[in-house]
Amino acid sequence: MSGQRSRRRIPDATVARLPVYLRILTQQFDEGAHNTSSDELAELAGVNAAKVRKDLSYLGSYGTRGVGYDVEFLVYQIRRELGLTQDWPVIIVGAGHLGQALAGYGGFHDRGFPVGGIVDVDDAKVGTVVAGVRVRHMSDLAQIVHSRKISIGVIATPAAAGQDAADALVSAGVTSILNFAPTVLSVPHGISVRKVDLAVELQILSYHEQRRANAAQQAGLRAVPGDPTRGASA
Amino acid sequence: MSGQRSRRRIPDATVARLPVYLRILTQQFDEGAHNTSSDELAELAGVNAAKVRKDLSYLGSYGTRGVGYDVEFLVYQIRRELGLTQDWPVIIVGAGHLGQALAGYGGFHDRGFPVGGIVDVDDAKVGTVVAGVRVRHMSDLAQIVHSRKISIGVIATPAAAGQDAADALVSAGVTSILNFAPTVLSVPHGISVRKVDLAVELQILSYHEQRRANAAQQAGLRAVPGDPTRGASA
DNA sequence: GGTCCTTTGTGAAAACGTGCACGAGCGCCG
DNA sequence: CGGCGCTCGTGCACGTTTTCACAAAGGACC
Repeated sequence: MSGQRSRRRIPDATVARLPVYLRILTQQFDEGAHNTSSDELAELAGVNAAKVRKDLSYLGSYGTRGVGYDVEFLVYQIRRELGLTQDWPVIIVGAGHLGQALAGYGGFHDRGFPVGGIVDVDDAKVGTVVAGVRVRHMSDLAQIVHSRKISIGVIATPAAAGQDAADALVSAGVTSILNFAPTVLSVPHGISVRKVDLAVELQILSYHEQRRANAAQQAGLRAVPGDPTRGASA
Repeated sequence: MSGQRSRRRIPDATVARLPVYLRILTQQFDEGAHNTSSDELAELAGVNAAKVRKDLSYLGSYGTRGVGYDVEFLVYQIRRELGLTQDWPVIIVGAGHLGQALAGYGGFHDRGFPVGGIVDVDDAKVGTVVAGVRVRHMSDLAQIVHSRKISIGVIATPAAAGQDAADALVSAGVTSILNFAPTVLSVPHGISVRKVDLAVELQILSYHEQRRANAAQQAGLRAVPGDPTRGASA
């Protein structure tokens, strides 16, 4: 009963997949399923069954050979491991379009991440109410973080203000940051940062599109050497 | 001049970092810099200098030993490799909060991904204008994709409609999908999918927070065996 | 032109993540 | 109560990514 928690460190790749399994399991539970298997989970999560088993084995040996996994029990275990047995209020920095959209997004509250505060540097926005939360001035950040015991911050500022926001969050005591600003943040060791960057995602897709276009063009050229489609301008 | 393009395949991990380098280089260029080094780039990108050099070496040997890289030239090369020498219009499926926020987000158009269309199944939304684009019915999707030569789709629907949206996009001829719906999409081989999932990101942060809390608690217990802070309820 | 300083490009090793294959354990059925 | 079928848990081999370390090469200065 002692080292039950925090046994061996769970690989990052596994941690990133656990929320996906959790969502699928929750859905199966809602549909009345009592039991599931690594094969079924793998199918629904779009991954290899062996990977599912290895991932789940980091939580402990919670499956039953010949039978599978108990859905409800597994939901509980994953939630426990991910720290989802408690709410984690978040503070949003930046009350622009994105900040408002994020605050209004129900998924935050529903999944245990209530909006504990929104701040902005713009006096014109301070005092307005977004999704039931009053926007407060950036200078109140530390106070809000302390009084609400907030440890997760969301940066929804323009790129130029991203690092300042991060610095303010860190000095206020926030230890995890979700960054929507298109900037690389520099933070002290021990602070977790995840980024969500639209432009980067689209550019990665663009790379694949461009490869496809090249491949198609080359195949075409090979088949019809004189094909004049889409002059090779670039 | 023949196999200049599409030489060796660029590793996925590298492709994911190129947009970050590109942003930094563009900024350096705007600030008037003509030259940069792997060390400087590494510092700004928050990665190892050797990694920067290896990543850039996949594009070709564009650096000068003892000097560094020509900023403008490197910007051009990365843009070319990522297929950013042309615009890639995108179609947004789902005109709810998220779809509207995405359409309104200037970053799309500015970075070469103009919004080529927005569709929704809800007749109440069809006909409204979002960010200068008129929302059209989902049934027009294929026609829009063809007429505008769109190859990238963005899914901004509720989770339940995600797979339908993906199916519709694929059958309309879209080959790359950026998925904001919290669902695992199943698509044919050859279609690129990237996902952006708020809940997953927050849950990953939650995991780290929870680890920190546990570590702190254990350290406290070790130091002060009888410490009554935060009863061990969970 | 030679020497020294700087920074790239890249082999090779280490670390990490994935997938296969199979033994181990559990339930069921006769 | 023994055999059978099913599914988990995991050792191992493989592929990918990261990091190290250093030779190669350009520029500057005398």
